[in-house]
Amino acid sequence: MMPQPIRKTRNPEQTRCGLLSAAYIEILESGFQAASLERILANTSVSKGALYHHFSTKRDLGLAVIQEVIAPQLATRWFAPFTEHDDPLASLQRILEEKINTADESVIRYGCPLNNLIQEMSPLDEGFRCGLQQILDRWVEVMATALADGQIARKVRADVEPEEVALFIVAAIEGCVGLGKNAQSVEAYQRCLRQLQLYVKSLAA
Amino acid sequence: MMPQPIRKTRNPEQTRCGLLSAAYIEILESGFQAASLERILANTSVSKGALYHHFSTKRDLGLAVIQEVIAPQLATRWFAPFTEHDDPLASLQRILEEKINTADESVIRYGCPLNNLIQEMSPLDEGFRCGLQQILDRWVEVMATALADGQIARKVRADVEPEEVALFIVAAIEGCVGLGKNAQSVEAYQRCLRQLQLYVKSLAA
DNA sequence: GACAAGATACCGATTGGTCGGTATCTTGCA
DNA sequence: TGCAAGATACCGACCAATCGGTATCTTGTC
Repeated sequence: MMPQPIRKTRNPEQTRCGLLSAAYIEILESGFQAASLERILANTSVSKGALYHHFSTKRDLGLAVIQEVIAPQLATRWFAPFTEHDDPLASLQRILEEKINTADESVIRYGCPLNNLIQEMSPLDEGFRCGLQQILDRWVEVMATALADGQIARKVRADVEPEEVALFIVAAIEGCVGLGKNAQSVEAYQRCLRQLQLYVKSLAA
Repeated sequence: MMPQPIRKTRNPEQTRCGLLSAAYIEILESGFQAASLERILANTSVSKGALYHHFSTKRDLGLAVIQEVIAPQLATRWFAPFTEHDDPLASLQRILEEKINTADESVIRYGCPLNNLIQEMSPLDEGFRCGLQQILDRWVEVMATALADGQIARKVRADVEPEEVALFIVAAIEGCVGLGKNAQSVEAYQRCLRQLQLYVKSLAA
């Protein structure tokens, strides 16, 4: 019946990791500025002293979330699939198809964590902007090199400018997610991505 | 030496209007949640009492900004040009060209006020979401009917689905603005819109 | 015993919002 | 036309709550 505060054993790694994921969720739900440290602490049963032992400021915590949670997440969900095959358009179609089919309620509700932070924080904090830009740059680069390789393999139209098209596709993806989020509609999200699929198809040689 | 409170004449309309535009700027710079009423008041030299006479809550002020500032602004800058000519693709190309040429520093710095509020507020407040969705719906509708008319005039490909394509184009526009904003780069913004122009071009019959 | 990890009480600053009061403007009535 | 009465506009001190952050302390670990 006791509230069981007996946390004899320590696990700094786990404490830090728990803070990161709780902060990620809090930021996803409320944005960074409105994210409450108190709520994060309440959700992790971690004390404020512990938090400020691992992170020197709220800003540091936010930057760590970008580097250690958001970046890896996007890497596995969007970048990795590109290196699997030699046909970049087929890879992209497959990725988009998967996004359409597994349209998560979380994506519709909270949108893309990357885009959320971009719109909120990039004009306010250069550190945030750079951290986010790194992710965008990698994303565009992966896609651009895949497109260029596809051109060599004669699977992508020769007049396509890989870098430019990759940039546009990333923009379109973020746009689709954003619209689906405001419409709170899985269908709108899917319809939007379907048009992107048609665009990608038109890039084929 | 008195603080000079001589406000002999009244002008409620102007007071309200001043609050709206100051709030618009504050929201554009800081987001809605982080927008400070104190700063808005300081920038307008309006008292807190006056503010709460015209708007019952901060939320009300935000909703009024959406309806009375953001909506008209987007209407004149994006919707109106469509009704001018009978070739929707030419109209769209012209609008995009103008956006590319007049790429404002403000757009690069703060992005699209509509998209900003969507990403921040739509999961948090149903009133905000609906107000923003109204604008999106009108935008898509105007573009979709223009595309449909263009099909009748044999200027737009017959296999184009007006509603779907219009949705996608709006998504792409918001995406381009968002990416340019995070890159803090006019060029990235322009390059992104150029690819959108190529896409629009591909819709021609 | 030295130091990392965690706990807790506390701080000043800022937040959105309230409230009693005042000044100006409009309106109805004589 | 004159004037009282009530509505509208505005003022600014004040409020409780919450914010991020700090200082001091105890406890677990090597």
